[in-house]
Amino acid sequence: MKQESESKRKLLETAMEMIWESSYGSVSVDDICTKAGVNKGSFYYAFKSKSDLAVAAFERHWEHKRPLMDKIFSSQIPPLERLDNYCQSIITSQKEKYQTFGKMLGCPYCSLGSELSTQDEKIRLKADEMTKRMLKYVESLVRDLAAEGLIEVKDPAELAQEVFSYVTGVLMQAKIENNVHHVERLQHGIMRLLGVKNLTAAAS
Amino acid sequence: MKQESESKRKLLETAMEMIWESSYGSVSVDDICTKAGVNKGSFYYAFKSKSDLAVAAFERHWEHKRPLMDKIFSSQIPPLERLDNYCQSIITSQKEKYQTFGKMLGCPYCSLGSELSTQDEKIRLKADEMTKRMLKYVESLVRDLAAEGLIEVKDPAELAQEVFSYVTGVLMQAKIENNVHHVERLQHGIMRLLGVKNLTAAAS
DNA sequence: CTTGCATTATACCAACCAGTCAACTAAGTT
DNA sequence: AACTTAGTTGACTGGTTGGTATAATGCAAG
Repeated sequence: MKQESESKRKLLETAMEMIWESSYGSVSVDDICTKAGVNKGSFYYAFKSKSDLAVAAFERHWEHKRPLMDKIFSSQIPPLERLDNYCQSIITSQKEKYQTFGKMLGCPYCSLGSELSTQDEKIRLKADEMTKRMLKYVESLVRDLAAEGLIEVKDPAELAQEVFSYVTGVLMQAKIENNVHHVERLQHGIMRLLGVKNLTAAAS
Repeated sequence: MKQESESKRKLLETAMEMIWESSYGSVSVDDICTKAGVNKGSFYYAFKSKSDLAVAAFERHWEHKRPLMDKIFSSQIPPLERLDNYCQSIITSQKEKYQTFGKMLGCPYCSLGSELSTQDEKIRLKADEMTKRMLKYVESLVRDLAAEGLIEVKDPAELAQEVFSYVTGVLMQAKIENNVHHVERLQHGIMRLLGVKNLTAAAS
């Protein structure tokens, strides 16, 4: 039941890549099928709609990214180092995409969410789910920073949300400006937002 | 030369509204023409492409919004009050759109930019131009806050960019979550990011 | 009245869109 | 060998897409 067939896997992979690089609206089912080398009939055997595929592709992407995220945000790592690793991973992946596609792609969940939240409720809910998952990592991080006395915070959940909103905002601006620069200064802004007391190590 | 005909005006107005409510990809030229009560021939007489219309519609939207922005960010107003007015204007307009359309619409420039920056260079450049215009207001604000000794900042331009990225991030998250709440707490996050010393007045 | 030009209206296009379908294959299972 | 199940194929549908060609209008100057 859970073993996904080769063509289903290929469709999910291709769809994720194409939607991330372009947008949901500018990629057609035919485009995806052609690039994936899968027949359109097979597409609609595997997924009941284009929108369904997008949701499934995002879930798959998350499942593949999760081990790395678990590692980056591991409680075994001091919170400030966690933050550093998180920022570095974003910079690395964004730069890699930039080299591959010749342009900044930003956060896929947010791009799709921003495009279709008002149009497709299932996609909005998925994007919302994705952001909430990421938020959990940031919440633990904020709480651990507070526990170590590195920051002062009344409402850790709210601060985490602020940090995460900031991160996604920076990624969006980087996409619009088509420039890595803001992403490279991501950590600086986060440190300021958190109000980390000892700035010697990480903030430039 | 500059006087725009009635149908051109109607097209720009309708396009802005429809693209903001839905998305560029999910609104067709026919949709816009029908709703604007303008014939398709007139559309392609006035604009040479759908993408051109979008760019023009955004420019028009900016021109109409500018007087309000100039007023909000007037140097005559103390910087902290400017910030408060800015946040209030965002909350008000977002709530108004929420009541009209039954959903959060976020920032139109950013939504379109996020959707099409990798697809349409003219649209990306326009979105980039829009954000840079807004950034100028925030830059002056940050500098004036520093001049009054309310914040400490080494690079005002960078802090302004951070604040603006945060604002757009919050608007995007509000759209994805379809919830005004984060927008209502916008000022709280900005104050923390700025590191305003005297929090008594504005931050709850 | 007529010429010329700025609009606007109508009809049309080929390409493309998401989605459907009956026929087919291949690999078990009995 | 007969039957079931899971997956594949490619042609097909009906509607929509952005964009065009051209005719009809209005209207102001000569």
